[in-house]
Amino acid sequence: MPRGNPEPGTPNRTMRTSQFPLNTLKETPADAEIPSHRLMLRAGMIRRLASGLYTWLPLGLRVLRKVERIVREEMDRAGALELLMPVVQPAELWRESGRWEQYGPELLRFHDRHNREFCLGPTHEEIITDLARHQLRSYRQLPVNFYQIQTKFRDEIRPRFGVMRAREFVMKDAYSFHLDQASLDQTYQAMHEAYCRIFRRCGLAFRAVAADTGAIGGSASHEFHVLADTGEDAIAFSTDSDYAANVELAEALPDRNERPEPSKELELVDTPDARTIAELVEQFDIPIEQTVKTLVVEGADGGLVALLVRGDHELNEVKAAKLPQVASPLRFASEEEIRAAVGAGPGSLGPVKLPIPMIVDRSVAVLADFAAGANIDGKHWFGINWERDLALPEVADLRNVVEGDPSPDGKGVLTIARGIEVGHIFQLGTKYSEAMDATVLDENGKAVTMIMGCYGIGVSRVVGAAIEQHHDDKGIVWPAAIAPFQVALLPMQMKKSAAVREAVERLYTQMQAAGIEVLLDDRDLRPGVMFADCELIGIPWRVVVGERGLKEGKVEVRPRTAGENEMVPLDEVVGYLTGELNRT
RNA sequence: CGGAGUGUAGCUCAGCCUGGUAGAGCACCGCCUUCGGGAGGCGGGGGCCGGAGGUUCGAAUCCUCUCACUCCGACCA
Repeated sequence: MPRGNPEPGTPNRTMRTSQFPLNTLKETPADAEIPSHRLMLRAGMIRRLASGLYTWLPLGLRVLRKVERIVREEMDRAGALELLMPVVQPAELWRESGRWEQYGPELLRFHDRHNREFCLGPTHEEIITDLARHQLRSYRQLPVNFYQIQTKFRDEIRPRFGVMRAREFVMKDAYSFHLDQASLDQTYQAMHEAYCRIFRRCGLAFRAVAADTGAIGGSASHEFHVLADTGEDAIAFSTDSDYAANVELAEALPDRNERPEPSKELELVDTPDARTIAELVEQFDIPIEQTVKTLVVEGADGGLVALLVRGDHELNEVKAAKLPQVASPLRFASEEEIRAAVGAGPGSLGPVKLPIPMIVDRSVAVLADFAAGANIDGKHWFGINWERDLALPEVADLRNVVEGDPSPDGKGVLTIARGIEVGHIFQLGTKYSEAMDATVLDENGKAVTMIMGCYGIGVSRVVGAAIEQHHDDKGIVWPAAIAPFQVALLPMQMKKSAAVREAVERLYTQMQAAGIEVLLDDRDLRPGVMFADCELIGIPWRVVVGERGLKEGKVEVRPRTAGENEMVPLDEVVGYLTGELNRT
């Protein structure tokens, strides 16, 4: 068994710092932006090799392996079967699914010595579907759920935040095969539950949210987000129900049902210095909620389409691109195109006499007496009212939800939080099985295309997300289940004191025997250095052995989360710790 | 790929403007001293100053090109 093997239950669960170098850094590496990246570098968990490529050092690997272990246990418990597929994948399978052409430069492609085309796997739908069509012949073999924990490569445009958005990363991906939708629903639900168990066991505060199905395609989809301020995604929650959705998807309702009656006259105003909503609001003292901005995008027919949202709202590009009138992917019109079609620049657009088709957001449809551009440079209309001044065009949900919006399920209002996406489950349907002709024979001997689900967890990202959520000014505060060690054993002046030496060695042996993962700091350094390192790397429990306490037959025990020591008699330490560790 | 910026010791950075042959702190090695919150002293190892070309008697420093990396935008576990 190699030294440093991090799998609990093996003989090498313990370690001495003299044999387990802690490459801690006092100073913060200049280019690390977020706490997890900084702390992983400072704690000596990872080292960057090139952009988006990291070596996991022994300390970091112990954490990664613990997360993997939890994932594996819960996948197994949920009835999934582990396998392992190659990282290198032949182009022909990707051509069969159509993704060789669809997938952008994120797919790293290359040739082998025979000039055959390959790619590094960013995901494994093609490979698993190919496997399934060869291995699965009968409906009797269904349903089945295969998973692997393996390295993925995605040639990200901009890798950042350390392991949170690396190009090479560890992912758990699972793929299930079914005869019918009911069976898929069942496995999907089982995976949903398994994911909740996994993230709960990892000690993370998380939420499962309804999500967009994105490029992978399919019907139902949920994302699992670890809640943290540095998260890249925005998630909307209801205050009064369990509604939760990615802001990309969350339905935006108007904040009232009725449009008020007009109370102002329509008025053409000179606004030479107002090219943006902010300037208009500032210069004319209009509430921003009473303004409308007009965004022009490419239409599905190649013409232009205007999308109108309230001045204080943001266009949701995912929603916009899904409209039948709008080209997908979404493309904003250039200033030249707008001038050619409207005769005014982008700062002076509005619904009145707009010569191109328009779609208005629900919140715009219930406005009265609002202000918008006049489609003449330097002029705005104030006091615009639908139906009185112009007909109400088509209404759609076009915007991002904001804090305080009514919840789409009618219960409560929305709050917005930041999240880190650590898991994503999809119902794929027959997208891949149909393209690649993956069928089984049903009970009538007829070939039926299998229905698929897929389920991913960013295992290496979970490590980063855990730190984002659990750190303080001294360093990492690991949730017990994924800490690299459970206990740090720190002798004070070990060289000088035979009593300390003796006591610490005895404790070390006892802890090993009790199955506690302990790191003995036998470097004979000054106490401050040991304390600082121990806090930086975030070990949940610290046991300090010094002359001071030994005089009374006691040692100091302190959890990483507390500032106070507990004095525990020498012969009770192991029992005390075992009790505490079993509680979590 | 567009925009901004940075490349000097393992890490954090100074030196560059105004060319004269390489520095500090931390880390590392040795000795001494110290020892309950990242001590102090003395000594030491470590850098083709990202690379190539040019200007010059002389280039980390000035010029050109190149490469790498970081940050800001669209993707995703």
